[in-house]
Amino acid sequence: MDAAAPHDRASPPVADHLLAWYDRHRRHLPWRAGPGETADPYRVWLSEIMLQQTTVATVGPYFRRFLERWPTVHDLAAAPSEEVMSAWAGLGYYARARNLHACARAVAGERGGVFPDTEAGLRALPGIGAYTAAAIAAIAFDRKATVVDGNVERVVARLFAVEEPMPAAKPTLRALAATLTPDRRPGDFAQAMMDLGATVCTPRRPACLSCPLSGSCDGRIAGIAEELPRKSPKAERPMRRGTAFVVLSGAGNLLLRVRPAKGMLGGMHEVPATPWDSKTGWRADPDDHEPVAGAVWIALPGIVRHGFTHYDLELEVLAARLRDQPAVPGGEWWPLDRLDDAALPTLMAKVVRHALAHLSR
DNA sequence: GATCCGTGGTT
DNA sequence: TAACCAAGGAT
Repeated sequence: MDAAAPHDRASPPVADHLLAWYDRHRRHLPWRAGPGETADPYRVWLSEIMLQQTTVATVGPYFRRFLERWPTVHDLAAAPSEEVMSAWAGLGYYARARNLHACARAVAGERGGVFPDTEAGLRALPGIGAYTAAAIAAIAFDRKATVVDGNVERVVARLFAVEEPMPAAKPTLRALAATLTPDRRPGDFAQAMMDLGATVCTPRRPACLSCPLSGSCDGRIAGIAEELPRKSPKAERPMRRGTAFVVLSGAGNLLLRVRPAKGMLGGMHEVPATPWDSKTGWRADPDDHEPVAGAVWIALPGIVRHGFTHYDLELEVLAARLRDQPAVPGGEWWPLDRLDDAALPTLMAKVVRHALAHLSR
């Protein structure tokens, strides 16, 4: 990369401008320590895990519930896995929840509840990658660390007019970001960069007139800021199809299973279903996957649709009411009024809601 | 480097 | 509506 850029962006000017802007526009977030307050590493860590690929607005309620229920890393470590997964249900990327719990147990068990205060130490914990390690080191421990998330990549790409497409440009953008990181207030600087990206240097229609860095921004000067960072074209999402089985027992309980620990929706609850991880257009035969034998299946009208990161899914729903409540290998009979305690991902919550709406008629 | 892994909001 | 996008990590 080229360190000799057209403008002098030695860290004092840009960082000072940005920090001054941050002090004037600081947002109050549930996990953010007030001015002068000492950050709680547990809260910083918890929030950073939740914020991975997830918006501030979505995280807010989850963060509050977790903190109220498990105020310290020891409390979280002592919790049963099912409770953690249930509390996480709806947030998505469920490997985060599994790693969160594993990390809590590592910190509480092997480190006496004390988080590492270096990037390398943090990076070694489950669920903590380059971004999160740098963010915790900077925000919770005031370490000089270069925090690079999607916001920072966008800000830096525009500031230096980097036209190389993503994701190939990532190393370049990281190196350029490192040249900006100040010795003082690195945690505030990191949050300022992310806040700037989230509220001013937005993906579309950036508010350059309100930007504290506009005078230094090569992308704005060149008139290409909104086009940056450039991106390589992405593959389109295929459609997958399957059939879900909603089974109610005579006692009014719902049949659920726990999905395999790894992979899609790993460790979460599901209603029994055919496989859908197959080729486009192919649908497994429901007859081969009925969770209980001899039931009278009713094909419910309508389709449950759900979009995942890399494919879309359409599920038909077959429903059955049984007279009794047979034991089903790997199955759990859940009272309908206790479904809030199940670890139901949004897809499965949709299926259950869809089925109950029809069956209650 | 490429792929897999959720969900909800915005445009 | 469809596409895009978000305080990414693991493999």
